[in-house]
Amino acid sequence: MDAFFASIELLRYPQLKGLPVVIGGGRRKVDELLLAAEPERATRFIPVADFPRLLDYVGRGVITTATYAARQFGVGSAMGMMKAAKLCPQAIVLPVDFEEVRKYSRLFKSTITEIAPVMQDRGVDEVYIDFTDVPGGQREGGRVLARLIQKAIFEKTGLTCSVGVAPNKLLAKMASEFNKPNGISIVHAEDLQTQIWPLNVRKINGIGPKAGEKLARLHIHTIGELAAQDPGWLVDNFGKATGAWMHEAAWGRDERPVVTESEPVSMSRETTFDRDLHAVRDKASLSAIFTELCVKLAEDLQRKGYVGKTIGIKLRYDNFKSVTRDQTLDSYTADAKTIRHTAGLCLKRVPLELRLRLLGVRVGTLLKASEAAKAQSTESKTVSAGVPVAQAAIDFIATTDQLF
DNA sequence: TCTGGGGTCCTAGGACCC
DNA sequence: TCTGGGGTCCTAGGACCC
Repeated sequence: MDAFFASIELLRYPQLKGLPVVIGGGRRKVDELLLAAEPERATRFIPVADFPRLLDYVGRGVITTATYAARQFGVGSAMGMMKAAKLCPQAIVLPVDFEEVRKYSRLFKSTITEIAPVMQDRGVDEVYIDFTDVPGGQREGGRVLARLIQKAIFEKTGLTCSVGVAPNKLLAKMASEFNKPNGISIVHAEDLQTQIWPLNVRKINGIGPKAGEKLARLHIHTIGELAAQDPGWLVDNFGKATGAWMHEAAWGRDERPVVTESEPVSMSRETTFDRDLHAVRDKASLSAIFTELCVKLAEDLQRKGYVGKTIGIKLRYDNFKSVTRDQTLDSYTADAKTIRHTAGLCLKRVPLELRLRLLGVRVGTLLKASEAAKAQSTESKTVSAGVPVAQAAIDFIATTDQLF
């Protein structure tokens, strides 16, 4: 399989590109941030010097993305606003416009599927593509097609994207990192030792902070060092599945297909409060937020046509420790009241002495609403046809009895 | 001055059934 | 009175990703 991994840069507004700009901060506290919600217009009227600075930012947000000029200062995605302000106080801060992001994300993906239909969604700004069967997909090892897609995306969105081409998804994703933000990198199986092995193990998609740290403690830093380990030893240290997978990954082996369609497993809504709340002292506001989350979640489910039967809550204490509780119902639901009631029962099973910073509600074990309706009617048929079912069971027992 | 929101997948123990 | 395996479902937590 030949895979393609493409990711786009969601930062628009070329006039800001050379400046240290960060985007993020769900809870804006600086008034000017609102003004800056339309930077294209704003830059025409407001001198760049007057843009809101990270320095003035107060709140609990994190950074969604940053220009390369800002990244020079060590500022990056998922970093707390306050930490970023320390590193680069002069950076301009802009709010996220989620609607706009989704719009560009859809455009990015539809542009790709028009050229190469076998595409796997990997979030707003990333996709895998299998172009084995795309006409001309093999020319120059995929470079021709990659250029074509890159050009089409730029024409439709004005956004640049980086592309990696390799024999599988694992390597394609790594390759896409080589030439950011607007490059094309091709990695062949033979390039494993020269291009992949010198990289840090953390570059493998799936080795995160914890596994990276543990590997470092075991004196394994590069992918090459990981590849040199005995698989059995890796299994002993990381468990059967992870150990074996690590070994395969280090050798650039990955058989996962590009999956074009998948059903969601769960949906959730959560929120971090502006200030930590106490279950007793802030009962009223907490309860209102709780209900609101359930209502929004029910709307999400209904809008997308899903029902679920495992209702759960998540909360995070002021010490950042999280707990979850869930309960599985007998039947599927997308009803706000049912969700609220069941989530309420879950909440009662959790210690509430510490103050809370986050509350979330989740519905899992999802089923398409249409399929649930079908299952429901078959189930009632089974129930109404209860006698024949019981009869069949008895008959079967009778037959097995005869075996002994 | 701490650390968003939306997901997926894995593990592990216990209940329950055969 | 002690004791198999195997399978599935439920629950809680945690790692990881975008």
